[in-house]
Amino acid sequence: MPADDLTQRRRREIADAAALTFAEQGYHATGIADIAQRLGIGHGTFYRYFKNKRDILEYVLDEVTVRLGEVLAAEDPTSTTTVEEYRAQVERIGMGLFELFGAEPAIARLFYVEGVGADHEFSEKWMDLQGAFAAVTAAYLQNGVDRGFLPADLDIEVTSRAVNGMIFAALLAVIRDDDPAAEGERWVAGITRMMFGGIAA
Amino acid sequence: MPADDLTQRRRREIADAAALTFAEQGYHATGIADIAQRLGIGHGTFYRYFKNKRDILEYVLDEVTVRLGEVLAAEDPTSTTTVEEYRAQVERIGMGLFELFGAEPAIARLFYVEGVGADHEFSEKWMDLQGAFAAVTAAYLQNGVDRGFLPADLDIEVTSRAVNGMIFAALLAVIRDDDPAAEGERWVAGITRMMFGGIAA
Amino acid sequence: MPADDLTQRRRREIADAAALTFAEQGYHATGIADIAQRLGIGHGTFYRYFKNKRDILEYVLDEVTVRLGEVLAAEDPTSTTTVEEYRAQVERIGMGLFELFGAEPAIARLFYVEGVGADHEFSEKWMDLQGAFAAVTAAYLQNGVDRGFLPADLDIEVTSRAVNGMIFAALLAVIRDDDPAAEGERWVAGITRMMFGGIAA
Amino acid sequence: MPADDLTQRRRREIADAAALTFAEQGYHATGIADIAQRLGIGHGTFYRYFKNKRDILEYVLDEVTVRLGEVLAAEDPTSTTTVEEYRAQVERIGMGLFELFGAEPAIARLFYVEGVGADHEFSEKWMDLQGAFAAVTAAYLQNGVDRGFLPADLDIEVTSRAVNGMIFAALLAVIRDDDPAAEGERWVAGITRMMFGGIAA
DNA sequence: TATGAATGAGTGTTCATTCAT
DNA sequence: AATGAATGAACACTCATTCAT
Repeated sequence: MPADDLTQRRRREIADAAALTFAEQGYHATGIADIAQRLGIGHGTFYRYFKNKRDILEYVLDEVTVRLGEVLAAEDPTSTTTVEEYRAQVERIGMGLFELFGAEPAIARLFYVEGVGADHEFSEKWMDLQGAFAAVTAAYLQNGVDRGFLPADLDIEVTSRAVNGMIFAALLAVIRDDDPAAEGERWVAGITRMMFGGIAA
Repeated sequence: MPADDLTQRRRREIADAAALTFAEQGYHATGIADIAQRLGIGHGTFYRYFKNKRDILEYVLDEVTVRLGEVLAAEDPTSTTTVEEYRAQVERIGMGLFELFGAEPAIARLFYVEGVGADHEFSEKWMDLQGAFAAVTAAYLQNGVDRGFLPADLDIEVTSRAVNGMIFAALLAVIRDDDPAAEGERWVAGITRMMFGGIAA
Repeated sequence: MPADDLTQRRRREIADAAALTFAEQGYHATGIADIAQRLGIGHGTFYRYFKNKRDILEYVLDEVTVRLGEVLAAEDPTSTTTVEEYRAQVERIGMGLFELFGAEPAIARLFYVEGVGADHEFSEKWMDLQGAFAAVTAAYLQNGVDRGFLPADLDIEVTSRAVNGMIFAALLAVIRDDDPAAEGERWVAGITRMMFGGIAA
Repeated sequence: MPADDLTQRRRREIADAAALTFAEQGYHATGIADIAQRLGIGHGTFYRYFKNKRDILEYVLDEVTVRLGEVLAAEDPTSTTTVEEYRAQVERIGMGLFELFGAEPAIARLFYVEGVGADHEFSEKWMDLQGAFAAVTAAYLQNGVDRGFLPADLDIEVTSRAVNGMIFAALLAVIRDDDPAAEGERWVAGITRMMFGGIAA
């Protein structure tokens, strides 16, 4: 399907431009014309690839969701049998996330800041999405409990969301930093330390 | 100043109604008329108390900032000398925050969701604010390091932001829960467990 | 009628302040609140003395009309019997006008500039008023024709309006000049020269 | 430039409709919707051609200014050497002006009445413009003085403004008359008679 | 009588979306 | 398929006017 391919490429181009512009100016402050101008196309053309303005935000955020999913799916939640293995796994996942968003800070900013309150319906969806990510994290924790290398009384739901909350904070910091790579490493170290021993030890 | 008092009360009334409506419908989807209608006042009256639509958002968010500050300032960062004391302090602060936002989930939702991307300029301010809160948290950690009950090599900047990230996740969960009080307690337990021992032990 | 007197004084005060503000900022750009503030009164008070915003414009302009009428009525159109007498009369009238408006340039500005297009209905009235003034001027010219010291074939209607047009131009110049008195004299000289001999002789 | 041409034509159409409506109802009483309705276009279309409401007033008045300038520039101020030639020239200029405005009385009305006080900033501009026109008239008088066919002691500044004042009065009368052409001729006769001999001779 | 808080009609302007070319 | 001219719904904001105190 070459036609479909072309369409997909065009969608991607437009989505990228839109994401960049949304991240720079904010969702509501961005006009369709701004996006079109950035690409050097007529703004009517936009509507040949996306149903409306909201549609593109949804597309971009779905894309991010997929990519996030890919990073998380690169690891198998049930593959670890010891704390050490899990810790190493957490570090890999963390580095993966920071690489993903470090490479495209605009996407991260859009996903975690500019897009959040763009639209009330979307806010709801976004919060649901946080739940979905928590579920993935929860799967890792559940594996630890099942395998016995994490305590049986661990509050998995709360803990998984707490871990994601730390990651959220990390991303916010990483994308604003001049050296995202180094900052990412600091955060991986800080978060794993917290997770596997707390701050006191 | 009775006139000033009346003005302040009116501002508070309008701000409350605005916060509620923003939280329910989103900032951009809310019209000044919606806020006025909720109060049963003419929409022109709004402008006697606030300069414009953005002004009220800023007012509400500044108010939240102040209240958050009050919760944090209720404790003295340098008053603890042992891990146990600090842990108790963290629990008190946590409960305070969940009480604050549990009582007014709309405010929390506005502050952490609907308001975030309302306006690009505000997004920036919001991110700066997260830094300010992190600085407060950092003061507690610094005290621990200085007193010797937290390790000297603790990455205070990263850890303080990570803690705040957990709190953020907690608030998101608490305000969506049917029983905010119970949920809050779960979170305090979960977060302190993570902080003071990690998930593994 | 002391009450009436007080009311009249108050109306005058408000009208003066309004005229000043209209002249400074323009009719539409001036709010009732601006006028009230200038007087240090509540803006609700305004409505105790004038029906509405338009009413005050009308009042001010009627007042000017009356005063203009007084200047013109100070002379008797039928009293002159020779060109020399008429010329002297014209000079007196001219000086009177320049004194009137030179003393209150704001009134002149309001009457001839800011107020002109304030309101379509008023534009019409204003143009009619020009006709009324022309009629007064015409009476002088008619006297000259009747007495024989002005030519019988003089186009009185056109000429009277033309004379008024010169006066209009004069006022515009006089009120913008640093030394209205001197400027006024120049204009009286210029206009009478034009009238009684043309520019060529 | 066909695109540009189309744009220019559209601007002209809209400007014409606007001028007509301004002249009929007054500047402030005219809404953008009124102008659009007159043209049978959507009122959003207006903003594709003009930045805002004030912009179109400025455009129309600048256009009038240019056209007035063309009428005045059709003659060469230095080309006349005798009073007779100058008088003929004045008659030609006068007829040109009356033709210009007689053909489009709405424009004249807008320029000399409805637009004058539309906006305080514009009032200022308008008064400056009167000065500019006076300067043109002054050039003709100066030529007469230089050539010796006008007296050396003529107050050129005052006289030029006085002449323009007569023209102003003339236009006001001509555009309100049922037969503008005939009325124009009367005025040319009346004004030239005044200028070249005064009313008495 | 004076006030100023409250009001809401009115309007300029924006911009997502459509559709004829 | 691409365009951009046209559109009008939607909304923030102003301010003349009213009226309870």
